[in-house]
This record gives sequence, structure tokens and C-alpha cells, in this order.
Amino acid sequence: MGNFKKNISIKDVARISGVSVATVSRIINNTGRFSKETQEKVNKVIKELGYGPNKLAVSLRSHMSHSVGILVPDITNEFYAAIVKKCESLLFESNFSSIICNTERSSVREKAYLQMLMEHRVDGLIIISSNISGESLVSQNLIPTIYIDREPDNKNRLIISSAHYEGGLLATNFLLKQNLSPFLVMTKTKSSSTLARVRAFKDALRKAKIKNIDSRILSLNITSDNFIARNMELNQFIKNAISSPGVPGVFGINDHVAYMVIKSANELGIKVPNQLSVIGFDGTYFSDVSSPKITTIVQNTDILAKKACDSLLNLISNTTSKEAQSGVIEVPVHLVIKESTI
Amino acid sequence: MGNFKKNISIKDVARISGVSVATVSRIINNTGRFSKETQEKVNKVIKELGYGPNKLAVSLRSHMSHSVGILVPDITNEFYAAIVKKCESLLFESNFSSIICNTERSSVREKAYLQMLMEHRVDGLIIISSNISGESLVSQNLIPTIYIDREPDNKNRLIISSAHYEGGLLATNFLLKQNLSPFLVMTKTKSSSTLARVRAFKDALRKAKIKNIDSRILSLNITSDNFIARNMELNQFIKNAISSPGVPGVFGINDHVAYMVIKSANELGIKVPNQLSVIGFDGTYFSDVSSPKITTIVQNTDILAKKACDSLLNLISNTTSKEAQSGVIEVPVHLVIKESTI
DNA sequence: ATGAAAGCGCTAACAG
DNA sequence: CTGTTAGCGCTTTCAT
Repeated sequence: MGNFKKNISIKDVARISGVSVATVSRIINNTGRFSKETQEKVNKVIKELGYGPNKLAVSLRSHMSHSVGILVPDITNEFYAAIVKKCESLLFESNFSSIICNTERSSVREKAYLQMLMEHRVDGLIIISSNISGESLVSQNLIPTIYIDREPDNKNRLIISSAHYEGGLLATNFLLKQNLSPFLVMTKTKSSSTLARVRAFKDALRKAKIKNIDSRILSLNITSDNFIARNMELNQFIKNAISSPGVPGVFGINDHVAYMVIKSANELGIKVPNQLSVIGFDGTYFSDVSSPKITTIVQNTDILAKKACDSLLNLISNTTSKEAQSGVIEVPVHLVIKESTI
Repeated sequence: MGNFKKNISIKDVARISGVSVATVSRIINNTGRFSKETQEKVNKVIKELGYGPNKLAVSLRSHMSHSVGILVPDITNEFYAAIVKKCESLLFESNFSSIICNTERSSVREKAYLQMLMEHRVDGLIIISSNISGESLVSQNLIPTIYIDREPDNKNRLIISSAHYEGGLLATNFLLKQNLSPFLVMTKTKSSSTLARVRAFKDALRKAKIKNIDSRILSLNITSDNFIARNMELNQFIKNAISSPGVPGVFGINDHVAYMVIKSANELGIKVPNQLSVIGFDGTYFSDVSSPKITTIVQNTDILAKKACDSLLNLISNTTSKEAQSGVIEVPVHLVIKESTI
């Protein structure tokens, strides 16, 4: 491009090339019905003039904005950022631009954003980790929508999600296989992904005939915002774990929590992994930054994003079976062994 | 809203309300010239129909898209994410939507994005930390543009930037005041922000009559992507620092580097901060996650974003002095003392 | 192979 | 206070 002028229209190109706007349009969109000569002539004028089509007009006319809205709780969260970045990139490759909206998990903001996106006539929506209830009838079926990491319900949605339950099994069974005495530290949450991991932990322990499972679980009263705060409850829990029979292995419901566990252990003079093993979940930077580095269950954000975009683009082009498409697509997770476990 | 229908136009509203489209338009935009009764009547119909204006048409007609493009190297970077998030939020409050583009520091991608943004007829541009040279004549003066964290040149730009030089002085003088023997660990970069910090370090040492300044500087051959890799060079540098006279104080050019220094020290069995003080720059999570937590110079991303958005919105509305506006707006930084320094 | 003309949904004169 | 009308820049029949 090099010299884009935004105030030049197809009309100017047509006039200067000595052809009609229809012909210019055909050449721009390469829809045929023009001679090679006119094509060259027009393209030359386009370049000279620095003409670029007005997407606003194109969209208005063609009823396709070639843009999608991405609703995300917080772009500052590493995990969401990775997904959003990949989505944006993939969509751009497919000629869609993304309008990214930080909802802060506020239903008021979410509604306002949804309104704005509808007014922009976005062709599709990717909604990440929104559990907000009456997320307005707006999007429902009116516009192709993909959910990432959302509790499945019978509302005819298409949901992409990591295999949280399987990941929870993976983590717990790894502890079991190392002959560790398993504990779980979680956060108080209603998030479906967390809940699935917890369920897996319990199921695995039940299967291993371990009794009194609830006493092995600590539910921290924190959000991801204040996770660094010192936590006496946690210290006590770890002390108990250490003094109970066997070498304890703690499953931190996510890497942040696992990190807190390690920090607590450090404070208490407990050696990780020798006296205490710790396994996390997510595979965020935290797992690498911590010392020791945290063994963790990694979510594949790139694949999550890829599946979401593929499905969305598919929904957008397949004007047919819009209603039909629903269900859950699960993306596998995998264990990465680092330094925090024996 | 609750029931947005995207296929209903102002015409439908007009027909059903029994008024003209002009009147409906006036009521929607509250531009006066209508009676209270018609207003109520029309608003009722609007609600019933679930009508929402088509921004595409509005933009096309009014020559204002009410959208801005944000070019950012990598939304996954915590520092950029914070800025982008705040910008997006502020712009949304002012009724602008943001199209966020991850350039990956690739000039090819940057050009493609710029092209797309121009075609979308964005009203303004926020370009974060792009040092890419011929960043195309496109944006230049054709469209209001704000740069965040860019090397000032005489190209008539409006640049918002943290006070990196002052921050560098702050960090170095803090070490000096604690009677520490100052060292600097930096990354090989051409980034103007880094360079300003280095310049400050040197100036402060010069002022303190310290000789042989260059021998006190280590330039690591890393990018932010592989910062966690073990670095023998760094270990050696720290050993030297420790064995030289006085208690060393290392200025890590950013929190990542400071973190690496601490990690190296840990490996070498050197106690931070007793045997070695470390100060960082940026105020990212790293500085809190590390143990000990890193004393650091904090950049105020919220203010950076606020100034950028204010300036941009100002440029957009002030159609007048578009050319005139240029210069550098510096945002203060501040020292936050944590655990890594005596 | 090319052009004329209608119209996407909206705003803004202008006229009344 | 309200309606008519002319476009914004583009795509798309329908002619030729």
C-alpha cells in the first residue's frame, strides 16, 4: 500500500480509469467479467491513487461485516490473553477483524459490549469463560456464537473446553503413582472448569479406596487477584499434611494455587519436592517462574483457540444448520513433569 | 436491550410508528425537533421491535466510524496487556470500539493490520512500542495517531512514555544511597526505553565519580522469550560482583532480568538481599511472585493509557490543529521498595 | 466485457 | 415539529 488515502472512492477510480464503478468493483473483488487490459489499467489507477475500499460500505451493502466480537473476562490474565491472541491471529488470517472486549466478569459491561457488537453487526461471537446467567437473549441463535470454557447446559450452545476432568485425573493419579498421600488445595469458585478438576480428584481417591476425602481438601477463600497474600489457613493445612502418614502430594487446582503452596512450604521450612510434592494446572508462566518449577497439567490454548475459530467460521459460512450445531468439543490436556514433584 | 434484532431498520420503526425516518433518526440521536409524544411513541416501537441502529450505516454516512485501532507487539505481555486493557476500557466509555492487533513486532503484519484498519476507516490509532522503521506513510498525518513508548524523532509525532531516564536514576541512586556497589544487567536491545535507563545508570555512576563504568554492565544476549534459560554469563558476572569490594547492588533493566539475577544468586548460594541487593524495573507480577519480592521502579500503565486515550480523543475531535500536535508526554515512575534490597 | 441503476441503513439539508 | 430527498461507497441484477 504505502500511500493509503482514505478519502478516495471507487468512483474516483472509475472516473480516472475511464470505466464504470461496476467494472472497478468486479476487478477489486475478482468476480470476473472484465478484460485483462481493463484490469491492468484499473489496478494501475488504484495503486496510483492509493485507493483502499471502504469496508463500512462493503459491509453495509453485502450484509457481512467480516468482524467478530471476542468477550473475555480479563485480557490481563495470561491464560485468556493467550487464547485471545491466537483467536485474533487466526481470524485475521481468514480476513476477519476482532473486536476484543474486557468484560471484567460484569454482566452490565457484558450487556453493553454485546449491544455495541450487535450494532457493529459482527458476524460472530466468541465468548470466553462467561458464566453470567441471563447473558441476554441477544446472541442466542441470532448470531453464530462459540463459547470457550463454559458450563454445558441444554441451551443449544457450541462449547470448546479443555478436558478438565481428565486433567484432574491425570494430576491425582500421578500423585498416587508416586506413592504420595494426595491433598487438594482449591479456590472457592463456581467455575465449571475448577469443579470438574475437583470432581476428578475425589473420584480418583475414591477409586484408590482412600477414606475421608473431604478432610484432604482445602478451599481457599481467595480470588486470582489476591492470591499472593499470606494465608494462615494454607500454612496450617500444609503442616497437617506433613505430619500425617506418608509423603504428601498436593494438587493445586491451578498454577497460582500451586505456587502459593510452594511459597507456604518455603516459609515453613518444608523442602519441595523432597518433603512435599506439588502439582499444578494450566501451564502458565508461573509454573516456570517458580522455584522449583511446577509440575503441571498444561492446557493447550492454541488448540482451544483454533477449534473455536474453525467452528465459528464454519458457523458463519454455513448459514444452514445454525440451530443444529451444539455440543462440547473437548481439547486434551497433558502432564508436564518439572521440579516440584518426586 | 434483551431482544436485539439485527434485521430491523429505521424504516420499519418509522413505518410502524407512523412517522418518517427523519423523525426516528432525530429521536435516536436526540437532536431535537420532535414532540414528547412522538418520542414516546417511537421509543416504544423501538423497544418492541428490538431495534438497534446499524453502526455500519451510521459510520458510512457520518464519516466517523467511532472505532480506533490499537497496534501492540504482544497482548500476552503483561505490561502491554495492562495498557491495552485500560485503553480499550476508556475508549469504550467514550463510545469508541477498539480493534486490537498483535503485530508480533513484524513489519509485514503491522502493514497488513494498518491496511485493514484504514479500510475499516478507524478514527484513530494507538501504536504501542513499535520501532519498526518505515511504518508506512499511511498513518502519518492521515489519521490521528498516538504512540506509546516510542523513540522520539522529528517526525511530528505525539508520544506517551514513562520517564525511563528518571526511573533509571531513581533505581541507581537508590543503590548508591544504600552504599551498595552498583552493577547493571541489561538485555541487548535497541528499545528506547531500555536505552534511557542505561543512560541514567551511567550518568548516575559518573556523577558519583565511579570509574570503569562499562565493566559494571552486563549485556545479556536474550529476548524476553527465553529469559528463563540458565545463563552462565550471568552467573560469572554475579560471582565477580560479589568478590569485588563492597556489597553489590544490581540494577536489573527490567523485572524479568532482576528475577534472573535473583535466580542466579540462589543457584550460587548467594543471599538476597544480604549479600546482594537487586532492583528491577516495570512493576510487573514478577516483582511480587519472586522470592524475595523485587524492589522495583513501577511504570503506571493506567496513566499511560489514560494520557494516550485523552490525547487521541482530543486529536479526533479537534479536526483543526492535527499537524501541530506533537511532542513527548512523560509519565512519572516511582520506586516501590520490597524485599530484594537492603 | 461493460454500464446504468437500485438500494444497503442511515443522516442532514431543505422545505414546509 | 415533521416529512422529502439526496447521498455516504459499495455490490449486484439487468441490460446491452
